[in-house]
Amino acid sequence: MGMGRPREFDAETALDQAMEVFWRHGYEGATIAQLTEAMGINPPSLYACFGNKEGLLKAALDRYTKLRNVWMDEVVAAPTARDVAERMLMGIADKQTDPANPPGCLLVQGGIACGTGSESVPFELAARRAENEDQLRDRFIRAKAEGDLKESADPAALARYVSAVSVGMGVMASSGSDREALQQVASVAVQAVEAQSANRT
Amino acid sequence: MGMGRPREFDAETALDQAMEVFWRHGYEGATIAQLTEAMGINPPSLYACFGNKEGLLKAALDRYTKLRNVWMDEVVAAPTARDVAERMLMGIADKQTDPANPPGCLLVQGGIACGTGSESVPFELAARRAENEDQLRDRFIRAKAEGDLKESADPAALARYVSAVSVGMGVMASSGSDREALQQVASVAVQAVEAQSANRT
DNA sequence: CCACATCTGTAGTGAACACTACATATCTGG
DNA sequence: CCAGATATGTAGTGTTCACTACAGATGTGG
Repeated sequence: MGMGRPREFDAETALDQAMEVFWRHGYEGATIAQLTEAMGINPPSLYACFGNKEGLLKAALDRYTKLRNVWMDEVVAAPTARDVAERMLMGIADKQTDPANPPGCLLVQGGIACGTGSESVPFELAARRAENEDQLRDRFIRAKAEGDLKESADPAALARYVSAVSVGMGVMASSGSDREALQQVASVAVQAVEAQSANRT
Repeated sequence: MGMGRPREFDAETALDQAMEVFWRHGYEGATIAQLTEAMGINPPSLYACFGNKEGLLKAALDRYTKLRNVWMDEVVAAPTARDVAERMLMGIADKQTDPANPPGCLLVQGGIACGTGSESVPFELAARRAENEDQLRDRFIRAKAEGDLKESADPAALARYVSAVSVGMGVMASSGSDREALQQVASVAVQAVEAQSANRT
């Protein structure tokens, strides 16, 4: 038995295009027509490959978080908790204003509030954001064990805080804030982590 | 000439209901059917009173920001920049997890990303958020003039920072974070403002 | 009580949406 | 070269959307 006609488009390249559309317009704001046009395919190809619109979003999110995790590994490799926060927030200021991408963060732009039938999308995005927060928390737990953070420091609270600032910066970026403005926010935000750091002698 | 049949519903009460629907589902996620049902009126009454869906949103935003401004006046009345930040962020932790309202903030939930035909909505929300940021900035300028903030402090950057944390907290609240989690974020965030404060003797 | 103005409820309107039926094209295994 | 399997492009499907035409109801001024 034959294996059928081969696919004429590259799934990952198409996903990159779809990701950009979701990033710019959100899940509900993105239409199948926009997605198929950006991906250079017709609707039946999209549905055969990704199931439905939500399946396409999840595939795009998988790709987004995969790339992002590579970067997060570099972030948590910084020597101290303070440097982790700085590397993360300054990096976000750069990435979220990179003209090569839509402004902001797909995990925020994708959909904070959704209508009937898409209630699961905000949860999906929140779950992906939580993964990053967990990674930060683990890193801050280590920092505390290493004596890098004060005994009174709460690693989970610090991770939540850095995560919250990241999200806030994403919203600012999407509504027009430039790189310098985001860097100012990052710069101030880092000082809260510094305040939780043990004094170096 | 007669004055016509009088309106049978109260516009402000109806606006409160509409505000809640936009708050919970976002601008695009909210349907006219949901709005009219919540408001207890029929579509023609809605359109006669508010013009169209976007006009209804703007009226709801006017009402929301009006109530919010009363509270912001109390916030900036705090004696120091640090106390302003604490009062604001702790207050937000409370308000955004108040079961009397949908979680989060209407100025965020309303719509970060919108599709074709609603591109102006995210700008509208951003403009309203910017008003609060301006108010904070003015308050921090005063704090600096009073010697409450360090000479090296940047009031605009601090205002942007507090605003960014507020937005981040709003997204967290809408995705299920409880009051305690938000209070932890607020508590950490305040320390960055503290770090910019002059030492009290 | 009548002319006029405004509101209300019913019942739609056309447009845009996510999704798909179907015929055709292109591959593999035998 | 043929049979089975999968992809593709065209052209739709039914549903839901924001919005409205229209007729009847309810008010005011003369």
